[in-house]
Amino acid sequence: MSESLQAVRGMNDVLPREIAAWQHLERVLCGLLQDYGYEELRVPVVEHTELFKRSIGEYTDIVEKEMYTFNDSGGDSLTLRPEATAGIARAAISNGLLRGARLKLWTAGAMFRHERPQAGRFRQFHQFSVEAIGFAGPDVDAELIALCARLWRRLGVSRVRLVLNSLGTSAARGQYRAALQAYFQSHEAALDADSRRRLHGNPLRILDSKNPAMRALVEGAPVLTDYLDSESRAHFESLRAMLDALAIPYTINPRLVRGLDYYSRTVFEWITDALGAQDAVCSGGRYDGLIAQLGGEATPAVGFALGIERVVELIRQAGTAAAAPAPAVYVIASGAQAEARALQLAEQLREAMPGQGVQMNLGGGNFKAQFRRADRSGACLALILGDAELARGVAALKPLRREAGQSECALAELPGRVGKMLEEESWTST
RNA sequence: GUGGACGUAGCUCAGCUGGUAGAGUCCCGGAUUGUGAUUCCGGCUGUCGCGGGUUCGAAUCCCGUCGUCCACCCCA
Repeated sequence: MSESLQAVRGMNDVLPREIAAWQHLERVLCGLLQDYGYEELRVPVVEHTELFKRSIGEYTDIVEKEMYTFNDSGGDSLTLRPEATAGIARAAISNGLLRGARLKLWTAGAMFRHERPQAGRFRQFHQFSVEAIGFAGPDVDAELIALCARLWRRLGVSRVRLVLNSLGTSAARGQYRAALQAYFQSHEAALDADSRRRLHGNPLRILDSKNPAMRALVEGAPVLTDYLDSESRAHFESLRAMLDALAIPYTINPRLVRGLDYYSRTVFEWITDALGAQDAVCSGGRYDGLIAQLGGEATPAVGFALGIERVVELIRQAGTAAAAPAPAVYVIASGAQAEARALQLAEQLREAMPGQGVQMNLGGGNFKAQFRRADRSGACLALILGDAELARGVAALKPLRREAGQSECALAELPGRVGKMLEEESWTST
């Protein structure tokens, strides 16, 4: 296979046999978002590089080494979006949507990060991004989480659980960061190479270390919760009370931090044990300071992003996506005149019974081949039109899902007769 | 960016310590000259990922490279 014909690494085709789960997720989620009063907003895939540097944070992994950044022919530095929240915040500002408004928005589409691909991780991947802008209280946080919980139920996905934390305001987090840095600095000799690297860049990430040797040290570290400002603490407490009242189970992980700088207060992650090393399927939190930071009027906000590929895999494992529906009728025709007439008949049937697949045999073939295709299509009924039938002004109808002989029907009466037979067939098959 | 495993027909794979490729499946045709399953018969497809080296001879051994997968890192 020639190298030039391969897809770009980490950017995958979604084949027809995989699409059912995607469409299932998209349908369920669109319906759910409508139920909760969220409106779709479509934002560009490309933004000014500056937007991501200022929102996600200049010293995060995403911005430092994972962005697809290029100069366009006008000399502007542009970037393929690595996530959608920044673009939505920008859209709210640049379209003048704020002015104290309360926005409930969602968007979906491709995101790009230049990472090494592995299970559940791709360079082009797809997210649903849901954002509530202009709401300060914990009630939105709770409702967004309830929306997710309902989504798992509607999808029949059970292997997910909720993890929560509060990061406090950025001021409180700054104090905590300093305390953490001091603590790890005093134990610098015991740190592994990764942790030493993080010590000055992002000491909060040391808490995430999977190295068992680091565990004891991390256990003894200062806890973020102790540094929360009283307002954040109250916000978090009432969020917890609301989740309890909604009977949504969660665990608190005081070491849950997010990889994007704009988060404050509530952060949450829905994680799974079914996807290998990539356990986050849906995660988000508050970003109360982001919009002001980008030059908009100060507006609190909260949102989450859901990884479509990862949830699709959970759906696949759960086996809850319906297969593509089989056509109701497969039209078999042989002979030039019969084929031309059959095309007309197929159109008539589609007119008479919208939503019930009518598949015309295309590309000819002998009767044996055409019947084989009809069988494989899963069609309920075969409509057969050969020269012999055409000469007598009839078509033959044969049920394919049970042992039965075929009958004939005058061409003029076809739509009614086919409808009646399909009703009978669905009746006998259930 | 780091590490490990693996690249042979459209797909799943076999091919032992070197002698220039095979099975199943899929697809097509026939038995059934106008009827789907099964069965039987026949047919189709490969620069053995790519490049180089060792050798009389490489799918097989060595080196490089590209790709896939998994893990680290990070995240959806």
